[in-house]
Formats: sequence, C-alpha cells, structure tokens
Amino acid sequence: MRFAPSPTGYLHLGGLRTALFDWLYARHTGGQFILRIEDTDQKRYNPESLQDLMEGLRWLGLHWDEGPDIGGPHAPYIQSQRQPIYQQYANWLVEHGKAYRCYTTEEELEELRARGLPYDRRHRNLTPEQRAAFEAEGRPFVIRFAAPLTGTTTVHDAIRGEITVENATIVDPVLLKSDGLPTYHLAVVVDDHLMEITHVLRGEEWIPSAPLHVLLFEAFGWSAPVFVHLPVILDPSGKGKMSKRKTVVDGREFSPFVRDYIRGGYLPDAMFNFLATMGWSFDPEREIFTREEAIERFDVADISPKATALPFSKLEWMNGVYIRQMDVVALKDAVAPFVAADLGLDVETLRRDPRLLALTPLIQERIKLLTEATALVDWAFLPAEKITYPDPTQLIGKKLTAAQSIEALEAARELIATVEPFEAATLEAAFRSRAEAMDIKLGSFLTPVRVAVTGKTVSPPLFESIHILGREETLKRLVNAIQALTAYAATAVERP
RNA sequence: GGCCCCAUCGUCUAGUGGACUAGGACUCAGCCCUUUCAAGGCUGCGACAGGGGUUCGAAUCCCCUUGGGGCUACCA
Repeated sequence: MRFAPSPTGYLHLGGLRTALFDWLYARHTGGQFILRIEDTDQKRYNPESLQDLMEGLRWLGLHWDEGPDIGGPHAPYIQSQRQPIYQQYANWLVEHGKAYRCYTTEEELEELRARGLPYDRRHRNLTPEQRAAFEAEGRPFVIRFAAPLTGTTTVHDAIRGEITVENATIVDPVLLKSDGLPTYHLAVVVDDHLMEITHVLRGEEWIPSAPLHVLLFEAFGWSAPVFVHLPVILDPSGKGKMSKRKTVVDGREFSPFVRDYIRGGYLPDAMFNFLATMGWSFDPEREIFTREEAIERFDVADISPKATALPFSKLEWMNGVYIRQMDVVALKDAVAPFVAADLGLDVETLRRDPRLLALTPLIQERIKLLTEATALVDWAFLPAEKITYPDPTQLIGKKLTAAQSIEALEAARELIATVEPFEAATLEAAFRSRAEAMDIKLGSFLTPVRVAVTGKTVSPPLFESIHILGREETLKRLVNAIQALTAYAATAVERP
C-alpha cells in the first residue's frame, strides 16, 4: 500500500481520507504503508506543502513504514530523486518498440488543440532518416507510449469491478517530458512495481488513466497491482468536487484543509472515526468505533463507489462524543493550548493551574470543539475588574424586577460570605433554601449571580464555578454587579 | 462534444431477489430531565430519480431516460 501525494498545496481532507484507507488496509493485511512524494511537476512543487502533509498524517496517527524522512528498502521515496530510474525504463520501452521519441513542438500541439484534436501520433512511425534529421536539428523530444491501436483494455477495480475501454482512445501519452522528468503515468507504474506495491488506492479522477497504467504494466511484462479508486469528496453543498479553497454554505465557512481542523479544535480520533465512515461503514448500528476495530473490519471491497459530501455537522457531533469520552487530565491538557492562546497565558503554567483541572469536567459535556473552551472558562482566569456588565439588564433574573435582582445579589453576597464549608454542595443547599424563603425560583435567583460571577448568561454549573473561583473573588464580583445594577436601576427610573 | 464513473431520507450510510409497512447516524421539531448552557432519554418529520423489462417475487439483476460527477496537458 502506498500513499503518493503530490506536494502542490496543503493537505486536504480528500487526501487524508485516501491516506487513512491506505493505512487501514495496510494495517488490516499486515502490509507496509509507504509514503512516496510525487513531485515530478517542478512548476507546481511547493516545499511548504511537504511539511504540512507530514504534519497532517502524523496528527491523524497515520505513521508510515517507509518514506522520505525514514527511508526504507526502496529509497529514495521522492520521485524527483529517482529521475535516472525513469529514464532507464523509458529508454527500455523505446528500445523494445513500445515507446518512441516525439519531436512535436509546443506550437504544433497547440495548433491541434485549437482545432479540438488530440495528438495525431505523427512521430510514431518516423523513418530512420526523419528521426536523424530531427536529432541533427537538436530538437527537444518527449517519449510517448506506443499504445495499441486496436482492441480493448480492462481494468479491475476493487470496488467497481471491471472497467473496459477502447485502446484507440489512448493516444500515445507522454511518458518522459522534455525536461527529462517522467509524467505521472510512467513514474507511478515504475515505482509501484519497484516498490512492490500490491494495492493502489487513489482518487477516482484516475479511473480514465488506469487502462493506460495497465497497458504500461503489460508492456514492461509486470503484473499490475490491485486498483482501488476512491470516490471523490464533494463540496458540503453536494455540488461538485470539493474545491481547494474555503467555501461558504448556509453562512458557514468550510475549509478543505486538514491544518484548519487541527487549529480548529478537532481531535485526531474524531477525525479518524469520521473520515473512516466516508465511503465505508463499520457497522449498520454503530457510528463510533476505535482504530483497532476499524483495522479489524476494514476491507477495500466494502468501500462505496458513490461520491460523498462531507457532513460537517456530524464531524462536530462526533468530536463532542470523543471529547466526552476523554480522560479529564488528557482533556485539560488538550484544551490548555487553546485557552492559553486566547487569554495570552503561558501554556505550561495553565496546564498546572488547579482551576483549569477543576473546570475541565464541568465543560467536558458542554464543548464540541476544543476552541469552545475559552468562552466557558475565561472568567475564572480574569480579575474581578475585567468582569464588566455592559448590559446590566442581563443581571435581572427571569420574572424579577431590577430591585428584586439586587436583593437576590445581596442575599447571594451574604450566603457566599458565610456558608461553611465553602463547597458546591453546601452552597447549593443554602441557595435553595434561601430561594424558597424569598419565594422565587432557583433559576431566577441564580441568573443575576451567574452573570455577576462570570459576566455571562451561559456558564458551567454555578456552584462548582463559585467554589473554583473562591470566596473572596466571588464577593468582589457580586459587589461590582450590585453597583452596576443599582446604577442602571437609577437611570432606568429617570427615563423609563 | 467524446470517453468513463455514480444514483436509498437534506447529509453520511445499512441493504447483494423474499426477514423492507426500507434500518442506523447527523441535522431539524416536540416532550422529559434541569441552576443557565450542554449532555442524556423518548417521540416525530424524512428516501429506494423516472420508465421499461427479467422473475412467483425486486431498493437489490438487465436496458433506456434523466440527473450528478470525473477525465479529456510535456498537472497530478
């Protein structure tokens, strides 16, 4: 098995899914997972993308057994470093009459294209004299495959069955470019043979050229690997192949790039699970499964041939599921970098902060993405002065007046100051009985307190939050809130 | 245009001639639980693209139509 991306841009989800299936099948069969870099197009090569690619694969936990950075029995694994090999095999084909030098110029090709015509095989049967003349001229040439003019070629696709095409539709593709580098077709066939690749997993956009590859394997006298053409991944809208840019659907922005999901607070395990269900199904009644379970059941023959539009809302849901499954300490550590970055804190200090550890179980079932943590816990790391009440009406409890809300805050202040021991359970008991005594709903009582303490209408469970914050800090915020609401009430009376 | 691939709820999917009044998941709606928000539980909405065959019997097999997608480079 090999994953052979071309480093021309950031790794996208389609590529990751291909790599995932490759990896799964390699692990399932006990085979090798090889990373090979197809950089034979010098014009589009982008060195940054190689780094991005490896980061993405490692993030998902897809470690390769052979590759450019770790070597292996078939090194090198970067095609631009294998140039002599391809030239050697291209020449072998020429010597055996299975390929030929073509001296057609760019302009001549352009002329054909302008008339909507394919290459006309004009140099396929050059006389020795004609060839000598071109050589004497010093004309640059490419090596083209002398494809059969008649008959058909059948490709066996592991998920679609047999695909047969007329050989005449294969018009002598270029194998070796005039710059001496191979095209994809030559490189892939030579490398897959030399690297002893048994299964080729790649996007279905390669189906049309698969017959050519079969023909090349035959020309060399090699046996072809099993072809597995993975369905394309569509835009979230379901219209068209997923673009290489961010797209907006229903007002939400979706990125095709893996890096954006790493930064976006997604968990590798969730992405793994999610991507594994795109075109493959673990079990009709189960969506969540482990890597080990997937490895055990995965088979390329079970992959669906249908193109898929990624259901991103399901990815989010799944990420939430994985977050809830996490060990608290692991989640704390995972969330720390995001919170630290948002709040301008030092990550390591934050990791050791007992408040974050105490807060983590409270937010665990409230976030779907790691990036959502900050909004839920920032108040705990901010001084009282930073908790402001730009909209004092938020301090007013449901079905309460401003005056009643102030009373509630005063009552809270008294309870916070006196409750012993200062713990969530005792605080809750005290607030419950006080609410009853004041004849208001607990929820109405708590809303002003919640906003006073956290500055927001939505927060983790209040009593635990107050306990984590501490008595003194909580008291300060209650005082500030009472002040803010009192000021508001005064102006509100003046101009109703 | 030519060649090729594909076709089950909005989306991801199960289904390989009878167990299908088509199952699961996400989303959405309602209810329950509840200190906010979540999470959780329950209920609901929702699909075999259309038409012909084959067969005692088709979501499942064949053909056509339609629709979607891909390829059509000295890019991968």
